[in-house]
Amino acid sequence: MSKISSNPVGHGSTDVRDRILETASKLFYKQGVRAVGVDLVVDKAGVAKTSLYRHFGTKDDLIAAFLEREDQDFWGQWDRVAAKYEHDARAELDAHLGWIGERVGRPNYRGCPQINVAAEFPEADHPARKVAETHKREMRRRLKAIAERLDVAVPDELAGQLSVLVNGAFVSSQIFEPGEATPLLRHAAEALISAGRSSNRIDL
Amino acid sequence: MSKISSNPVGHGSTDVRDRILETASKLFYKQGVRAVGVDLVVDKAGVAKTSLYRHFGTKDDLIAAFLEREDQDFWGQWDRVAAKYEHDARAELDAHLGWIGERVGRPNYRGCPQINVAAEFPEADHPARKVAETHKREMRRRLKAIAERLDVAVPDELAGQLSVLVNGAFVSSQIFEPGEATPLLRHAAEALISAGRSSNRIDL
DNA sequence: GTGAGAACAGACAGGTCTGTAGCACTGGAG
DNA sequence: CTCCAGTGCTACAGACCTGTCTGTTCTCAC
Repeated sequence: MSKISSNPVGHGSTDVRDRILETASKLFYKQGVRAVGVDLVVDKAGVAKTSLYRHFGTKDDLIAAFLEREDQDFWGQWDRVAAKYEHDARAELDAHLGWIGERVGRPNYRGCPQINVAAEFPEADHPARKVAETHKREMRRRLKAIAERLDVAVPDELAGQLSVLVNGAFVSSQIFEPGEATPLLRHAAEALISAGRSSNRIDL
Repeated sequence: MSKISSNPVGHGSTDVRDRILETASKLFYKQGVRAVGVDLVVDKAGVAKTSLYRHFGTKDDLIAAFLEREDQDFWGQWDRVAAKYEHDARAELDAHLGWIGERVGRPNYRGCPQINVAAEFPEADHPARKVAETHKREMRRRLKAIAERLDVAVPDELAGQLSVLVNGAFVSSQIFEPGEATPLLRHAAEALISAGRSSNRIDL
């Protein structure tokens, strides 16, 4: 279908869809997905409920779209940072832990959206859960790619440890002192990498 | 019916209260708190709704009681293990990572209840949130007590790192291979402790 | 036996939720 | 100018939710 023009507030512009998704994302993240009804979303977005259901057939689909959006934002930030350290995996990792630690320490930080939504929807076949699971596996995959450039004995284990560390940071914001997260994560990563290099990994 | 020898406690027996709390705990953990209505709880527990509201004034109170129960179970297990290693902090930590890793790998593991509920109820004044926050801080407090027996330069930082690790394990069960969690956690703890002992911690 | 407390059973009130339907408006394409 | 897809607005259906109320039964204590 056309929908190509998409130019400013024209006709079939995607303006309305974007506004719905952005509004829903903010509300979902801040208040929790189940706590936010579609009526609230359409009210805050200033659109008609009909429009919401035309662009997203179901609330569940809207939730999945929310997570996909967050996923894209997250990896967008990741890629932007990664691009600066193409030749230095160690520096790249530190940089990631830097912005992640900073993000975790923000005043209104409410945890990782993927994890939060997975906690709210245990049903394995929920569309949003698939996005969340893909997100977590992608995290480990990317960390493994970094670990493989770090000259450690078992890159996959280091990747697993770093994944746990990062996921842990996402859910531990409550226990951090201000500004504590990033150095804590960096020191931990340093320790894990050092241990992975020294070859005392012969035992089980 | 029988009500099996409702016996001694006879009248004000806590039998009903326990049954409600246990049933609710299972359902809440498995399906999520918001997804489970009180009607389902009373039905599965085989009690009258009046009884639920007599013992727990509110669903929110029932949720808080659920988390308190989980909290007690968790620290009960912790204490049982800790008692075996009173004189060996290193072995105690390994033992904790052992049962935590095992628990995380169970087939129906659905994450830490405290974290899940906190994700479902962002409102800071929700009674269940207070239980959850207390739980997380208690975790760091206990890990700090262990770290202080481990001859590391900055026990508080190690405690923070171990807390992140444990919380991370709770939310990362999806990315673990079967049986992977415990050794991964133990190797990580080993690395963190080693790094905390070597005195290259003079920098910031 | 009698009264009190606890539990059961079921209906109900009042609200919220998702999702749908009907009708009017608008602005660009032909 | 005339279509017409996209949008807004309102009302509604049907389900579900929390919490309350009434009425009945059971068991213990006295």
